[in-house]
Amino acid sequence: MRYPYSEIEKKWQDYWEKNQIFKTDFSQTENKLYCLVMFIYPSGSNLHCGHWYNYGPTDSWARFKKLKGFNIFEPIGYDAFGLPAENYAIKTGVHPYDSTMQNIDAIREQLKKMGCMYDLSAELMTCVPEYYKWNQWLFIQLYKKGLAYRKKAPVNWCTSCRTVLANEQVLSDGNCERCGSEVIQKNLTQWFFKITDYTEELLQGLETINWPNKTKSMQRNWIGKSLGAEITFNVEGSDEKISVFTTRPDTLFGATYVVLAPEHPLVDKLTTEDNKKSVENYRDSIKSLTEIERTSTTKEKTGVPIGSFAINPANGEKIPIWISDYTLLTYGTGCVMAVPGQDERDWEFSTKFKLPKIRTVQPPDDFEGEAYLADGPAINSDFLNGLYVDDSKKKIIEWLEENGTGKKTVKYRLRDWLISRQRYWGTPIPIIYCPDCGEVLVNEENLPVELPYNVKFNSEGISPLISSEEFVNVKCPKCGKDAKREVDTMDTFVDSSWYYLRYFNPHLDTAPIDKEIANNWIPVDRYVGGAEHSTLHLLYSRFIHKFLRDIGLVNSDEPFKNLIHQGIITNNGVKMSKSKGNVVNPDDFILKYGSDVFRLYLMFMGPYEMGGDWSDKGITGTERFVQRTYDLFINNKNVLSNCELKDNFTIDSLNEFEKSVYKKVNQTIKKYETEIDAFRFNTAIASLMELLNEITKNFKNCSNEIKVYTLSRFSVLVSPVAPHLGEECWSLIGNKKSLMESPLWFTPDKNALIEDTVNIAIQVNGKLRSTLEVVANSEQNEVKELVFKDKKVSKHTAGKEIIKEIFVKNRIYNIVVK
RNA sequence: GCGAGAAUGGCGAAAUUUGGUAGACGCGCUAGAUUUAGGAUCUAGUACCGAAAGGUAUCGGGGUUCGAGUCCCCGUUCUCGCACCA
Repeated sequence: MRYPYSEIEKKWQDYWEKNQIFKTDFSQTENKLYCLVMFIYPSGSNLHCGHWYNYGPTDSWARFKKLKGFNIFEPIGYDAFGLPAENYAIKTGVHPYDSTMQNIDAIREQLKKMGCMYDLSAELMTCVPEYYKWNQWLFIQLYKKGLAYRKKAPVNWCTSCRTVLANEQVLSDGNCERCGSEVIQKNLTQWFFKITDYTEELLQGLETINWPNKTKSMQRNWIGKSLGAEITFNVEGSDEKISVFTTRPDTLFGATYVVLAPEHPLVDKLTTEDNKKSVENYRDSIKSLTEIERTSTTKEKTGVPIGSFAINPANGEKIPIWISDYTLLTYGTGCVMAVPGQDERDWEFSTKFKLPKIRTVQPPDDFEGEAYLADGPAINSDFLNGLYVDDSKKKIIEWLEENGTGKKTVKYRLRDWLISRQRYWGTPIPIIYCPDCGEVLVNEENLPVELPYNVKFNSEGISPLISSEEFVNVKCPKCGKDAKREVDTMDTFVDSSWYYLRYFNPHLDTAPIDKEIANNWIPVDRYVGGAEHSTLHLLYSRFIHKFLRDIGLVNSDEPFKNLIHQGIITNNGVKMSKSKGNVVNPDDFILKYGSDVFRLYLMFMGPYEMGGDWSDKGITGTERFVQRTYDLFINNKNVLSNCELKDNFTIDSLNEFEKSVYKKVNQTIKKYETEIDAFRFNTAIASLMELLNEITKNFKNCSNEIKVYTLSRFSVLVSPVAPHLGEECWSLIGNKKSLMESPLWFTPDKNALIEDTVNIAIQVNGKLRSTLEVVANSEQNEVKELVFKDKKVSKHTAGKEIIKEIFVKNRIYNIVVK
């Protein structure tokens, strides 16, 4: 009989839902396990393979843990604000609220068909006042601590999304992380969250969490800590001082010029009359350049002198001051001391403009390069001469500090998080501008500041909220005069930076978080999601979590204890995307094979963290597995009614077929546990297939008792990776209660794991010549005779001198001959 | 350019933790059985060369070892991340 998957899957989904089996009881905390997947952006293309690949296997892991006795919390929600819905509105006229809600309804139905253990009472969506009210509350708390502020700054502006972006949202090619369009620099007044107050803790905290090394190193890289010194250069004939940051203070004697960022405020003050024109021209020439062009390593260096001179504090030498776009205003002090002898960029620049080069580190004799970056003894450096780089650094810093011309400094690459967006579909920023009082916070009791429904959508780069008079016009909370609301909305990464805390009670209206539950259930025990969020969501969440800790809302330092990234499923080597039209729709497969088969196949494809190229070629493999499993249980329907389920058997009491099955079952349990626990689903499923093959071969010669023993265990093993099938099999053999309702796990019988015979390899000179079956743990002298009796062996040893014999118990017997 | 990871049959992949019979499991393929028929099911086979004995095989080249897919050195290709960060 063909496995009626649609009927059976529906049956169990309804059963689980009706009996609220996946509703978590938060009061039981000693065996709690919070298993979280990154919530869904509800786009019009609904659930795709990537979602399935993220959610299915993770749920299988959680089900395994549930069977093992953990109290699981597995929620799902909707990251419902965002640009795509608004762009869709501009294009089609459908309001973002309407399209989003429609998408959510469709996705909710799809999710049901996956058969995950989601606690539906915990569902949340970020686009409703009930949720975003607390974004505003969070903003107010940050503001009160001085961690939310407004400033005018050069910001990234996406020419297509018509809004500003955080640094993290700009790709390394200078394009928009979201749409791939060009990003340009604009000087605008924007809202920032002061993530930089937590820089050092964000860096140190990485040591305490179990995340992929790569992700941690990406965050380290993004934070970009560098140790060095700040050195002050006097300017000839001026009271102004130039401060430079360098990681190589030891090369100070080799500094032959200083370069300021073209936008640096000192440029106006220090440019001499003669050079005003060329400086202006230079500044104009780089204005039109995009950030990509400016920071491209392949671009030839440009720059002009500004006419004045700095004094090298180490040796009193007069050195020229230049401006060049390779110096960035936003990093360090916006000035560099140029040491051509030890820096490739400076070497290139000084060669082009014929500026002097002085080596201050002695390169080895065979060194043929230009700038020498490696270690060596100092030269041309007065009191540093002879010292190697590390010692030299220490000594010059001491000297600088004694002379008051510099100090040891730490710099970070991390910038504050720009959170304002000139768009509609996000959380309104709870700020009111009053002509008299200036920038005023909305009172907490007046939250939420609700998004008005009726606005004019535009692609002009102005927040649509400005078109809603009832929204914009407001009385000042301080003085009562006419005032205007902030019309920008928050970056949606604010929404996702704390959603995992809201799941415990998404409808709570007195606080953002149910503290009592959260304190027992946080951190998240396992977080699974895409690696593309390494420096965005995952960094922001860590920051917000630490802030919430500091204001007493959570009692832990890190939100996500364990993190795993699922791999990417590509189609013909390219990432699936709607725009490329190469998206594989899971619904077709669910219809054709059922959700269990599809889930199994995704897991069986290969290592979870590797992903891979999509092909449905092998899906018949998992389809057959499901069918054969079903047939097996149909053929043994109600075996439980004939005999009891026994704990264990004495191996000697079994016939050879039973023995073989009995051993295989127990070996499989052991193997399977290890594999699932480590997210190695492919090998876990392979072990189940091996077990099924064993059963198929030997079951007809087994007693009912052994059958019951085996089938009970087999259905429990199947249940995490094919949840509907598992329940069905469990019930087919005669169990009354659902597996998920009363979870259980079988521990393997240790005696069954011991092999009584083993095959050992016999090698001559390291080459395999024969194999030999011997009693397990046989000693060399017990095996030796048999080995030398073997004709295949004697053929290769005949007439040769035996030099050595190597014996490794239960593994090999290697004879070395000459 | 810098950093990290990877490379195994016709294909997806095991074995890498601990150096010890390479290719588990699955797809595909071949042959046979069964069926009115099947893209259904079952049985057997399937790394390559060879009739066999045997030989050759884990990206290429060296090395350590009785023994290397696994450890070390050099190189190639691919993927990912960073990229004038001073």
